[in-house]
Amino acid sequence: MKELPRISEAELEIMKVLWGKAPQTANEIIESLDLKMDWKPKTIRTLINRLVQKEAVSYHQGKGRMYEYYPLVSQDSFLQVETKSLLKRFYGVSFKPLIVNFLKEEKLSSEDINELKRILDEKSEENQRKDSK
Amino acid sequence: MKELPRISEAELEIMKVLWGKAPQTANEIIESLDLKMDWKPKTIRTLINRLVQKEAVSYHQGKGRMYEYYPLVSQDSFLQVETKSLLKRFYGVSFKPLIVNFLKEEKLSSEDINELKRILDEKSEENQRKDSK
DNA sequence: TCTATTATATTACAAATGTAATCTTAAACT
DNA sequence: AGTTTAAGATTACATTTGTAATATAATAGA
Repeated sequence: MKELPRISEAELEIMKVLWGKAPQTANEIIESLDLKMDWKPKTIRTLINRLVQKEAVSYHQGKGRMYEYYPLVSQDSFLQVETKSLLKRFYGVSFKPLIVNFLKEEKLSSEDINELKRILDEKSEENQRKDSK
Repeated sequence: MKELPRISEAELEIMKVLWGKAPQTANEIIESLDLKMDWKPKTIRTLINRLVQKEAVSYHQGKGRMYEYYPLVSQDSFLQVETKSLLKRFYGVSFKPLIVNFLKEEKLSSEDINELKRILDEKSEENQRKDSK
């Protein structure tokens, strides 16, 4: 397994754009971020290049001179890495308040809530199985 | 409200020590981290000083020449800030997989699970109230 | 009192990050 | 064909972070 590259805050914005749709040219990425990020186009190109160097993103020549970029790191694996890294950072800090905070902040649909409860039930069962052994 | 200072990964280790017990002298902090962190004492002192500059930590003179350091930022407010910042980073990324990841990673006691379910129930009710309006 | 310790303060330096500008080169227009 | 445009490559520069070492000053010991 290859280590996932470390993706900085600013670089993450590029990744999110590419996770939403890929491949995209630099100009398309720039346009996507235009309203949101108040970055100069050159800045965005720098970030894209850094992601290429880090092998989080790659590209191929599209039609004409322009490159089309696509993500090499999936959103899913990134989420997993970040989750673990956050847990590691907070190791030794009680975990529950963290989750509680999350749940409080976030707007969740009824379906989401049900799924989360289902997961908790599974955890619950796991606990019991272990207790009774 | 004062903005909370940004606390780096390494600095966080110092904070965790001080959240566990305060005040502590630099030497006590160094000793606490001795096994855990493979850092030179000078490194730890640098980190402490940076936290003082950032006003995340302060100190007063203890008995003798040594300072006693204590946190100015509570673990609670830090957790809240980090939670929000993570959510902001992931804004636009679906939220549920994040929580699901957390729940899967973590070992939770039965009491924890019950509390989380209670919170979910509350959210559920909130949703209903809104729907019926 | 002079000297050795040692806490604290100051300085160091490379890598990562945020934020671009300039340079080069190839394509498009005249 | 010569010139303008504009991708992409290279370079820039300040700040933050990781990881200390050196300098200073005050205390403790001889």
